[in-house]
Amino acid sequence: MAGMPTGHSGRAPGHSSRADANRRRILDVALAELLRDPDASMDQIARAAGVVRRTVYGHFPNREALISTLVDEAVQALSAAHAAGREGVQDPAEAVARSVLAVWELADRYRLLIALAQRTVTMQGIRERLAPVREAATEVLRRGFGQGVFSSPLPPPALAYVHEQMLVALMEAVNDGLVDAREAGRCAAVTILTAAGVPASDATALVAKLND
Amino acid sequence: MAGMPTGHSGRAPGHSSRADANRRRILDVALAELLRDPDASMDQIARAAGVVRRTVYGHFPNREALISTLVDEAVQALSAAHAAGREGVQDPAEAVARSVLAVWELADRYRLLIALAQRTVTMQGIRERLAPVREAATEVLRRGFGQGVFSSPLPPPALAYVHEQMLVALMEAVNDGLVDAREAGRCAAVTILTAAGVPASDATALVAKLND
DNA sequence: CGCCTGTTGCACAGCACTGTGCAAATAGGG
DNA sequence: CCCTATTTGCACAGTGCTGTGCAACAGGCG
Repeated sequence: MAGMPTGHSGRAPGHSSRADANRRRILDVALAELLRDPDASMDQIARAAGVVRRTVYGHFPNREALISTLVDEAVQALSAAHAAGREGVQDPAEAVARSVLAVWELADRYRLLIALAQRTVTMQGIRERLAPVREAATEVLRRGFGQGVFSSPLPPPALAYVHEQMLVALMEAVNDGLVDAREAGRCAAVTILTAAGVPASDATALVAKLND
Repeated sequence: MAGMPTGHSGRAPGHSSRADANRRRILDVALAELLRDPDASMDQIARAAGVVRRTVYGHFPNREALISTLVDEAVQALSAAHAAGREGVQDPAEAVARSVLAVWELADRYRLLIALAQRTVTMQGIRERLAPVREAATEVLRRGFGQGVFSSPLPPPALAYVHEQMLVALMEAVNDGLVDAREAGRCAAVTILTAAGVPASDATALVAKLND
């Protein structure tokens, strides 16, 4: 069918190191390139890998197969780290902490992948225009830190990012039917306060009070 | 230039209700449609709005202008809500709680927008394959709830979503230089534990202990 | 009724990308 | 050095989308 040897299937005879190296390099470069632009064309990827487009098709039948391989690699590594982090640990809190630490090692490698995967044109525009809001939120956080109301190892701007993403997480949760939409607002408020270091009981009480 | 009247510019004489209604409907439908697929074509949007592609171009010069209008509307509404929520409130914790609650009202309307904006093909694949990991994490959370180690208004599965997104937030923060990459892992662990209701001091101590 | 705004339907040029075929180069191992 | 797996370069068909031009048409307003 294809004009090139299968490449990834049976390699009966001796040498094939160059091909393997190319395949590897294509994958690595593709990761970096798809980061920068999730819609990067096969040509962009090939050129970045110092190879001709046709060669990429020699290793992966189509775009989807390439990306799929990429995602598989990342997820596999991440799963392993997560599992290793919590194996044999009794205390749930410690298990969570360990697996987060373990995952982060790799997450750091795939950081750009995930972070930029959600950098859709749409998302980009939203986040950009939302900057003023984020800054206002940061200011409130800063004030809270000053008064000792909040406590976190994160600087206020980073905590603002966290808050923003927590809202996103809650939206997903509601979309997936995990949380009742009417409850979600209060849950979000409590969880966000808690993440900022406000004792869970205080946060719950405060939010409950506001709902009169 | 265009074969159609400007449509959105000066409307000197009397009637224009139908055009306005169309414009409105196109925007509304576009919101819904771009949710389902951020790469929805102008034709898809037009058809969904019960209108011909050419008509859409009568209201918006190009795709970007349409999306831009959409995002502007959403962001403007959100900003207003956020500001209104915290105006005149002294206590930072209350300010945060109020603005979150206020934002949620609208977020609920744009929930799909934001949630699905990050539903890139890439993201989709990642989240899908990450499901097993998320489930394992949920299990640990559930155990923690049982032992009273964790506390949250959110059910374990939703909390798992939150944890996942918090990692994403931290990755973004690192990418943007807000947090040192070497610190980020520990910060992530502490923040995630804290969000799960573990007292900030305990979380910090636990994570510090793990770093020996 | 006739006008004017907005809508429709169709057609077209242009563009970018995908996946494939083929023949000619190339390079590393044996 | 020769052989073979691999890569290259080019060409091509197919697809789908964008933005625009134009002519016909609809319906409310005066």
